[in-house]
Amino acid sequence: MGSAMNNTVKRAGERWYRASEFAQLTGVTVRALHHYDRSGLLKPSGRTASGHRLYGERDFARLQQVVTLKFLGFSLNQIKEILDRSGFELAEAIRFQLKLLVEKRHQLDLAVEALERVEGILSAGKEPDWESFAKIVEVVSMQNKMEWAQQYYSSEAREAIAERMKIWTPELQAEVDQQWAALIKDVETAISESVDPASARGQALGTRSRELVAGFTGGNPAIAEGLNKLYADQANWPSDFKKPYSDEVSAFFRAAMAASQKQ
Amino acid sequence: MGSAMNNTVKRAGERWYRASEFAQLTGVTVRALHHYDRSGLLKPSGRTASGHRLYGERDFARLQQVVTLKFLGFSLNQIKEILDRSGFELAEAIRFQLKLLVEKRHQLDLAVEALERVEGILSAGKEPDWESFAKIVEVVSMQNKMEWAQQYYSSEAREAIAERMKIWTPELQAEVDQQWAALIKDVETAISESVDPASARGQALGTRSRELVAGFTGGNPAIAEGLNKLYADQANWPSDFKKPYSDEVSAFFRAAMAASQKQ
DNA sequence: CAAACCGTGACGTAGCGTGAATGTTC
DNA sequence: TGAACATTCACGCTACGTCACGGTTT
Repeated sequence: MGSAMNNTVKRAGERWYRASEFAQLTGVTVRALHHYDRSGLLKPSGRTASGHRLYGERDFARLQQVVTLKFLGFSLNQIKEILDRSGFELAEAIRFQLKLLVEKRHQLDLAVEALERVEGILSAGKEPDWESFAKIVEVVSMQNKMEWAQQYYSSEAREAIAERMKIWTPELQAEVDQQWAALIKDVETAISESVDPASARGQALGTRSRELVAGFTGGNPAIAEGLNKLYADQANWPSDFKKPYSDEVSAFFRAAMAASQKQ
Repeated sequence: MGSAMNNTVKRAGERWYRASEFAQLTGVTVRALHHYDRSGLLKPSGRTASGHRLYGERDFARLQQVVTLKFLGFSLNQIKEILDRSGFELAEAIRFQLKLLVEKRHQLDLAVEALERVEGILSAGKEPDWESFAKIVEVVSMQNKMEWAQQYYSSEAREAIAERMKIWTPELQAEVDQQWAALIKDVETAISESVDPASARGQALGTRSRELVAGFTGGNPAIAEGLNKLYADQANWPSDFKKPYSDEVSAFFRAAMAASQKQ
């Protein structure tokens, strides 16, 4: 029953380990060994006549690799692929994994910072009302997005933004958000109705978007340039950064822009 | 079928949102809303005659809280408790959560550091052989344990340890590990045979442990003291720090020590 | 012979994703 | 009336933990 026995040639004098012994030796649980066996990640190189698992030196080496890769945050499936198929993709996998972990750590950083601030309030003996509670989280993540976006703006643009921020109230923000939402909805409707971006109606939508953008840039070309760079580099956005509209809407805007410049 | 309807008094003029609308508004998926509903975390405050969910302002506020707490890394169950039972335990939960996240981040730091080193090798155009691969992980985590343990030693002790480390080869380490393993096994056997720690056999075991410890401290009292502090503070050990022996074995050693001093 | 160890199921966990089959709203 | 949206099952996924039941080793 179960999987076929896969004994390999036993070298004379090789030391064999029983499951629990092997487990203790390597710091994993017996259950984990069972799991690795069934999933094909690590099958013991021997079995007794009655079916008990026997692990040898080669198994030891393999398990070391598994544990190492687990430590680096790879999933069991990935580990299997990495260990079974060889070499080349490993480099890529590592770089990818590194990016992933750095991102995760970043998320943790944000949460930790927020929690620390909340704890500060608590330590001051105050009750944590939900207002400030949520505000802290909002501030932390917003602040972070700002910091992150900085890299796309020239120092000149950064100064200008700081200047404009002074008149940027939450109410204003809310209103702008709504206007964007309304515009996007209109554009989606237009797309579903196959409206030509070059048509009058398409151009009107384009104009509205330009006005909204202008509301942020304040007509400052340095800010506009930074904003463009930021948009162009979507591939490198952090994962908690969601793009404001779909690719279709984006394409519509570009087409409208192109048509308007052609005239 | 399913859960009972839980309509509440509808204030005139209140705006109602359908599931997908509400989902988009708050950045969660419709499926998540279903999930929160079934689990009782957030039940829509209304339903249409035909059973479609209707979310109102109060639901909005609650979902904000849920999202906020999720961001801080709480589980849905925890969130439910926090939001349903009120205030007091919140402070404790926050502090606990903070510790947890800091620990997690620390683990990530280790993995990231190891990956960065590996990537360094790869970037240098070298093939990553498993030797160095595993070595890197080992070095990183070991180094980290050392750094962490530093806080328990006086500067004097630290210097002494650095000195002793020069003769601390991997082979020596392996041998000491084995001796500890053998000793612990013997002690466990003794415990199972109800051996009195004060007896000759108990004392012999105590002596063996003292000799092994002395092998690390080198007879330096400053090191011994730091080691004691470190052991005494098990409550604050990081999670990847596993105690070398069980509480029973530990108690046996203490009893043997006490008996030897009494004489 | 008893204690300790081994094996194979099989269910549980967290937080939804992803259909499937079917009714509702616009 | 058709498209979009809604509902309720119900299985899938990660990496094992945790019994349960029955054979094996010492």
